[in-house]
Amino acid sequence: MRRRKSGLRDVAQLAGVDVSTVSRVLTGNLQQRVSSETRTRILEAAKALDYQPNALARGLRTSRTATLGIVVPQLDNPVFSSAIRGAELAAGRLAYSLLIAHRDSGQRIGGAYRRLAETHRVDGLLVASLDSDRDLLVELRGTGVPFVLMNRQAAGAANAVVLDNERAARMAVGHLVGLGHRRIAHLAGRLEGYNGQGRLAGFRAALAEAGLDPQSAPVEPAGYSVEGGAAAMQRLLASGEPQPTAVFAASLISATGALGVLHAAGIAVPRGMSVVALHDAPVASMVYPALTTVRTPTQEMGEKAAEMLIGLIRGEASGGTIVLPPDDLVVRASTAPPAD
Amino acid sequence: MRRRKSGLRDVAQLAGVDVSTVSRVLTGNLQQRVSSETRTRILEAAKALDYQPNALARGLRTSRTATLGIVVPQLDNPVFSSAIRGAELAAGRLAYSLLIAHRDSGQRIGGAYRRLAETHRVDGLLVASLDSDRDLLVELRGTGVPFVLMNRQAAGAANAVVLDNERAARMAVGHLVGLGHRRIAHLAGRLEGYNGQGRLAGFRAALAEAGLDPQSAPVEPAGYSVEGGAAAMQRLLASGEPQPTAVFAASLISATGALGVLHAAGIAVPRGMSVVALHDAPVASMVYPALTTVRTPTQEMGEKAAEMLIGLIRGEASGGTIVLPPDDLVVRASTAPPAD
DNA sequence: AGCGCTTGAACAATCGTTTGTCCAACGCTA
DNA sequence: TAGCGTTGGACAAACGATTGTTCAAGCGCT
Repeated sequence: MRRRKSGLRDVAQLAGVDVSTVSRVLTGNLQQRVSSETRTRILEAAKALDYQPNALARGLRTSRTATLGIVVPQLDNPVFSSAIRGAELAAGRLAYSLLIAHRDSGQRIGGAYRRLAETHRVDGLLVASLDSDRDLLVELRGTGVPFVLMNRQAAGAANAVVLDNERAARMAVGHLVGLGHRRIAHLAGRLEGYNGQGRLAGFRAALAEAGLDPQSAPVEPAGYSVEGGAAAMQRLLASGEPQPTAVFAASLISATGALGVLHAAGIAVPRGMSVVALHDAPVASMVYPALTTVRTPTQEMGEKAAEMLIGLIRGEASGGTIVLPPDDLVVRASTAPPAD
Repeated sequence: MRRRKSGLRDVAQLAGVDVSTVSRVLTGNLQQRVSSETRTRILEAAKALDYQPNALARGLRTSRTATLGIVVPQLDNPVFSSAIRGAELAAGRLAYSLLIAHRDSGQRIGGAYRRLAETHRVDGLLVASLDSDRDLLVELRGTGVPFVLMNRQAAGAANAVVLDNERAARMAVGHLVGLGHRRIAHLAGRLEGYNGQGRLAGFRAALAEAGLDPQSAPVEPAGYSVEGGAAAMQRLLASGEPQPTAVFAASLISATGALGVLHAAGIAVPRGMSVVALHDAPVASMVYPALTTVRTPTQEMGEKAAEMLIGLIRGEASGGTIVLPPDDLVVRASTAPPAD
């Protein structure tokens, strides 16, 4: 049952032709003409032997691996797992595979990328690292390997696929305003990062549109972790000012942390505090109360990034930056009109 | 800045030796002796040129790719993302990369595996698919590519790394019994699967140990999804019998679904119903109330599987089945003594 | 001095493809 | 019938590494 793997040579032998002819037929390279008679003979032989091309040999010859490298900061963050899934889908559609780069701790962050790129293991890189390492970009560029940033934008105008953070934030805050909230706080992301800044800007823009003072609205950086969200919510509650009636969290993860603090503080959601978060994922309906969120096309982000990268590799596309608008608002149980 | 990639030839030229000598020095293959003088000369040249071996060429010659393929049913399930992380870690330690196989929908499930294996893209496969496809195993074996099952056990005594489901289940149920519960229900997994069966067995064993009747205890299959957990909990509540005071969920995901139903039904947790789940993950403390869980070594599962696979590939290890005991019980807010 | 042995390194084949070049056979026209 | 353009396919050279084999130099020995 376990027959030896058959190569081009075996097919050629069975069909009674040269390997080069087999190669041309099988790769569909029709620069060179082949009589339809031998073509069918070759195709039959290939099928009979269940021929599978050796990716290594092909890659060596063509210096194309049909493989994309991807490095994500974390696997358990729904944003990234969704983006990976999208990249996987798009790559698969275009006959590419996905290689997950392990970040070799201890070495500098670029190590993993470099090894993949410079050992000819991948044709291009999907970069979703959170580390805003400027040197990484320089180094990446230095390798000459095409790459696309995912969910991250860098100064040097690299190729990237990102979310329209401002619009997403305005969608969320607009919902709160529409419910009648006037004192709205922001559990921000990382304010030195692209996403954090965009969401804060959207938050303020929405307030301004509603005739509220953007500058006096409380903003607490929460990062993108449960703990960060909890700590930020703590700080928010601790600050003496008249408490907000609603909070817009820059990420689903930090929102869940905030929810925990609200429970502990005996503040009912949404009665005592409305909560809306950016990004939707199954966990949004797992928490109590189920969170109202803005759905973002994270999977599409992965797809678009992979497609762009493959386009770049094939020399068909020109790159650039794609900004994806948010999908829609998913109203669940965590938002309601203010109590008073 | 972006210099041409240098190969063995360039190093040889710079060092003034033959490529074969360079190869021997750089791969540490000391069958053939090399004077320490030329050795250092070569090493310096390699460093100066920042030589990186071409993985394709090396793979073609040695028919080793230093790459492991991994197929998981879903990325967003914490069990799998954790296992992937573990596999990634272990693989990285041993200088292997991880290739994520996309399951090409439409083709039979084995398609992805086969392509990877038969095109010489990977040296071995980590199989974590939930699909209990018997044919897959046969086919996998047919390819002659070494593989290790993760979180899954199959009849043919394949190599596998699994959890000790029975012990884990007994740990969970023992906790409930210790709190004084007498009417305990089980939100089971897939009863036709390895994990579901083991957890059910552990559930019953724990009841028997406690002097309770295992056969009369309600068991509702819930699968491993939020919806499945919710539906099972519905059924449990709907069945007229004296309601249980506690429930043991076979998975964290289904437990969150159950929690939602309990909220909707106005049953307070843990006052009206204690809930304990198998598997721990961040989401356990995101839900309300935070779930008491049994921590399972899912990351270690990935590590062990990758290590075993690499051992198999290298011909050093002999495979077999590794059963990992649960870590410990994490008591949070979802369990308490029964109300009455 | 001649012989054999060890040592260190070059030579060359090979892995399985792809692809540029060459060549024989054929049919056509003059 | 000679000349010539097409056609269909074989030949052979890469790609960049690994590894078995060969070979020259140097040494000690008789």
